[in-house]
Amino acid sequence: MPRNAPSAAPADAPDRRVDLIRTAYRLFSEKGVHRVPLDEIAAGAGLSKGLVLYYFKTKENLVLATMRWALDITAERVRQAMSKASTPYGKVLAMIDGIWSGAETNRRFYLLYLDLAGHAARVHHFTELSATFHSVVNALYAEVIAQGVAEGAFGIEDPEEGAAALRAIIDGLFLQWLQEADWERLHPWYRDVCKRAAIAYLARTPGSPVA
Amino acid sequence: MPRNAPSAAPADAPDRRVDLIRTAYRLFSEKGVHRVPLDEIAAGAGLSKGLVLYYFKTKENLVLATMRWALDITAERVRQAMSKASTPYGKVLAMIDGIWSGAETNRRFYLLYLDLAGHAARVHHFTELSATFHSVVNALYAEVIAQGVAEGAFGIEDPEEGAAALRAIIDGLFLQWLQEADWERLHPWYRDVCKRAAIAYLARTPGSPVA
DNA sequence: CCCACCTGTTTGACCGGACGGTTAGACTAC
DNA sequence: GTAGTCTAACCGTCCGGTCAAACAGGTGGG
Repeated sequence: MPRNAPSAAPADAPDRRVDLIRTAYRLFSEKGVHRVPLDEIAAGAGLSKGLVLYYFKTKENLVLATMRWALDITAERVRQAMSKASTPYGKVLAMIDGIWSGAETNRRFYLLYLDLAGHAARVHHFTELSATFHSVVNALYAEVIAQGVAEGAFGIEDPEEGAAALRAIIDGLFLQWLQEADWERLHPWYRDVCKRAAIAYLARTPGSPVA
Repeated sequence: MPRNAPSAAPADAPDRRVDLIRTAYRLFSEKGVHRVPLDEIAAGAGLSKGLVLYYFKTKENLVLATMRWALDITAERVRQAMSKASTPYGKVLAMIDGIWSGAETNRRFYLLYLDLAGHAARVHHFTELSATFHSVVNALYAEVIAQGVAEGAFGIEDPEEGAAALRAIIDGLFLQWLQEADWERLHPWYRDVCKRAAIAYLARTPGSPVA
């Protein structure tokens, strides 16, 4: 059974799995999952197609693994960015800076994420992955919000709901940004809009006119 | 050239084009554009595959036409819903009610819209369609916001930016809702969250702490 | 020290099904 | 007869997946 972590693996042993996942990640986000044949991924990693099936039994498995990998490193990056700030507003702004880290990176991730969302609604295996990521991210957001509420900075009543709304602002802006023709140049503008909108939403004074 | 509106068309003449588009719309949203072969669309409409290519030269054309159709009727529906209200808050709430019109309808539309967004970022033909829809929708939002600002109800500074943020809240919540396993039951909850978040964002008192 | 031998890796050739698109011709209705 | 509509059969290609065989590198026995 070709599991990972071979007992006598030297540190410099190239891990084909990671090579393939990284190449797949790049190609999937460039062209969309269903428009990338296995041959192309293998060629991109300098390997033969047979090997892809050798490591990941099926294409679906490779897609799943690639998405999981992208989700993991992205969540970790955001977590890192947040940890550097301390005040509630500082944490939110740091988080948004961490999320809008760079045009290229963001585009890669969100295009793949769109594919995931589409799959999650239709194929059961992806639903699970999507749900996991969802709870990870929303927990992160809810934590920040809860802290801000506790310190009296935010006027949110339900942290769960606040997390959903905050995330909606971020995801929704990304969705618009992705479809811009000159996305590279507009990246900073969308990031700033995101910050202002997030603050505006969170900072409403308690008791404002909510239907 | 098989254009629409034949000169001597009786009112009861079945329009194959619309039949096909409607069937395609249903199937595309159920399974995703690239997982629906032309045979299936034709069969679903009770016609032969050849006819699909006869009317829409290529599959891409059919996809384009289907998306345009879905975009049109959706925008029109929202426009109708908005027109019934008069006050700024009333208009926003009516708009959101119009958008979150029903679980089934919303799911159909947004799943197809996800496909469009993915295509728009990669295939030029779809970019145009996406841009058109984008400006139509944002203009609608900006109008509502501008009116609310003029009447002193909203604390938004830039209506363009406000429209983008408002739309982000809506789209972002839909994106989350789509991935819920029990989306049917959660539809009302997301709609209410959407209303509260929209109002909270729009109603912030001018001069609140914006970075 | 060399040679079988095994286990995990890698490749290239190949298969079969799916699917977009083509075409020849039938069937209208005027 | 002619122009528009419609079908069924067909084609070529793409692509996920299979398979037999080659190729390491390590291990143990002689």
